Amino acid sequence: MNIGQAAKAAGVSQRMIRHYEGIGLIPAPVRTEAGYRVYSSADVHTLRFIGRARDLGFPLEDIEVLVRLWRDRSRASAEVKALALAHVKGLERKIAELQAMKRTLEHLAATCHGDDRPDCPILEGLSTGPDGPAAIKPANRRTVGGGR
Amino acid sequence: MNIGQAAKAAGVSQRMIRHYEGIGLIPAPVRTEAGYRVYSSADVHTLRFIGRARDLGFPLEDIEVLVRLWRDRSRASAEVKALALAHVKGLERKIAELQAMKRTLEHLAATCHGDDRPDCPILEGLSTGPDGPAAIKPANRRTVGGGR
DNA sequence: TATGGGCCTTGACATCATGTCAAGGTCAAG
DNA sequence: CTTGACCTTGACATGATGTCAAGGCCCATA
Repeated sequence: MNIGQAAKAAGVSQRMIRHYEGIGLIPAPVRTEAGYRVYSSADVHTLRFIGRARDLGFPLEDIEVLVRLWRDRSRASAEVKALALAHVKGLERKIAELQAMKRTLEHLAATCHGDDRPDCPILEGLSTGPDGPAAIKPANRRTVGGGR
Repeated sequence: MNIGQAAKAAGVSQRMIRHYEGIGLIPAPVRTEAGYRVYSSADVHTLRFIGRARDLGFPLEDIEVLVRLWRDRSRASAEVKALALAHVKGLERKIAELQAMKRTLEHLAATCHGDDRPDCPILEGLSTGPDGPAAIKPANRRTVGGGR
């Protein structure tokens, strides 16, 4: 199977398959004489595993461990569970941050009449405060901020 | 005021101040003969505004608009409110995605005994399913996934 | 057999906001 | 004048992914 078919079968883009190979998350596959990558259905299975783990928000770094444990038939399920629960904790932190932002913004917006008048509590809020402990401040703004 | 003091006063890193200047979010400040950037307290005020907007998760692209509206004393508050509410919608979407991940992961983890035995429903879940509509699939995995 | 379209290859650049490091210039206090 | 704290620019890294470009390969059809 060529990369295009493998990608379709696994629900992972060709770009990502090559990337996973590049970072050593999956082994380099056999090549045809012309240099085409050739995948087995076992490879596709692995790729699907990776895709699902991504859908649950695991970073590739964790996925490397998960794949290793998955292959290791003598693993302790405790290790997997710990990884999963740590990730849940991370998700909870992000959710809390986003909810704090949402709450603050809703409060500001609630008192903004939102018409033709220039009067705007939202801008005032951004301009004036909060300087005190208003929201859960991410250590690093980028951890959660931005995007739409 | 030099950049270091401005950064401290505004709660924004020097790196980011230079970046905001680079992308045109703030105007290039006056320089000393030696080329040092010189900031006024009004500049600091703007930077603090930007920092707070970032803390609420606005992307810089939106912040550019917000700053413009902030300066424009004849703005319509409706425009600000619309921007804020659109951002709230975005936050809600992300929160929902993260919660879906969390829920799925908790379900998987709940049935995993997490001891020395290799038996692991979490890995089985990743390996076997879900192929059906299990979670809110982000159009683009990167929109929300990963990270800790 | 020649040609075209669809597949593959690698490499590079973009995203988004931020950190960090390096090499070098400046300023102020001792 | 030296030292240390500050400033400058530029480059590279993060994480996962998209996209584009230039070029090679394969197969089917005219």
